[in-house]
Amino acid sequence: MFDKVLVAEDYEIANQGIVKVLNDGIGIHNIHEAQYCDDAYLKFRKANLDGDLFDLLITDLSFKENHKKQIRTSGIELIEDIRTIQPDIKVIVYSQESRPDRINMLFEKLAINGYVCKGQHSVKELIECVNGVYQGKKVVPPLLRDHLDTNTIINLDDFDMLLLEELSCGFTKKEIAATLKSKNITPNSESTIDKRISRLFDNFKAKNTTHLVAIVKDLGLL
Amino acid sequence: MFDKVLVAEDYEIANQGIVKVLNDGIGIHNIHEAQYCDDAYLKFRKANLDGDLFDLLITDLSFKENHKKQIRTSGIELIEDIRTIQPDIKVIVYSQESRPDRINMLFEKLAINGYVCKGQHSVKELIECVNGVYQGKKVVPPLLRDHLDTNTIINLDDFDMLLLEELSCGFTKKEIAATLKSKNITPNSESTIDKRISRLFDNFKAKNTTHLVAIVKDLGLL
DNA sequence: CCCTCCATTACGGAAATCTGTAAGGACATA
DNA sequence: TATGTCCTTACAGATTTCCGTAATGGAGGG
Repeated sequence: MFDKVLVAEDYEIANQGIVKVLNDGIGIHNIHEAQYCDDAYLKFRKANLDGDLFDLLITDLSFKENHKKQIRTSGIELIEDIRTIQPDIKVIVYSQESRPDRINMLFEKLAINGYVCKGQHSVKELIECVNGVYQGKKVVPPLLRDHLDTNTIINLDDFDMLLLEELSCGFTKKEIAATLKSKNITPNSESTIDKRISRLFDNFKAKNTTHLVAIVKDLGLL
Repeated sequence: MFDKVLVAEDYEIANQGIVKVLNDGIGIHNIHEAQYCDDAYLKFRKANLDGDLFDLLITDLSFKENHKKQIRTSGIELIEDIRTIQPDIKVIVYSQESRPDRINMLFEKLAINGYVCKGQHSVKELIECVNGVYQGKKVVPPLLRDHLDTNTIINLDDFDMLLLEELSCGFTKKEIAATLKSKNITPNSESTIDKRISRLFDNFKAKNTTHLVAIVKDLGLL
């Protein structure tokens, strides 16, 4: 089994929970903790210099801003940076993210080894994931496995998310178009925005904008 | 120090984290866990019947829905029900909720003994809270201490909540008016509904209906 | 090269939203 | 009783939403 593990997670209680699971559930005791990305990176580099390498990184994706200015603010940057100093490091991401396309991206772009959704039953999932990754497997979360064949995945791209974000802030389509134009983001015509939102209505079976935002909020996508 | 503690929190990892903090940070070892409100309630009743009472309940507020139908779905109901069988039980709420008025409500209506905000530094807060509550203190989170004087509490009645509910389901004001009339709920004119919603705009500083629902969803009121 | 598909864009009209003004009634208070 | 406040209701006008149709243009397949 893995010997030396780093847990990067800004919420202390969750951090402690992961440590406890690794301890009690898997029998890993050489566990180091980091609450900030930069901290995690420094710990990795030090271990590298000392020749006492980590075997596994378990990291969150989002880290709250800190009083001290951090260079890295997301787990993605952390993983990229750590890979430059230790390319073969095994990585498990433990995060709230539930958008299939985004999780997929982690596997494809960052070649992470496992993903565990923060959720009610993450203990079992986490244990299975660590074991699987140790055996060299790629451990995809159940959420993603279910949706692999049934392509009912509502694939929201960044533009859709941007629109939803703006709508939930109470901006009108006219205002959104203006914002997009000022930021040089395309497409940015009112009619395209209109069409896109209509498509989201279809996707989520929403009756109107308000309904759409309510649904998306409930799904935790926003 | 407290001897027997129940931790009610649906997210396993967070649950484990709390247990570890109580263990390592405070030295409490007789800790029981529950992932669902009903489960917590049953454990309390059993302890009560056995005469081996709990000294402290640490509970979350929101619990995700379960495949099994749960009677209680929120920590608030749990606390109310547990108080009926053990009125003097000490209660600490550990939750994401950050709205001062809602937290205040917990202290006033439910007479909870302590509140800890889920956050980056909850370990220290949790330890201090448990210690404070043990000494008979009422432990208010730092967040609330700041806002004690500025009492900008928004008071929503059932009618407001009903409107928000309907809006978030995508019904138009015309439809809502029709529904209210068919259910003999007054007031039910379109104009009053309109006015009420406008008042909610003011209360929540919302720009339009969509914005309003987004805000209210974020606040966890819906 | 042509054809199809799809995204972007424009436009128009019916419906809904948002924001005023205003009138009538309930209720408390001086 | 008179007065002020608040809630309910009505109405009207400007704006926005929602949902069609339609023109344009790029990507990809035959």
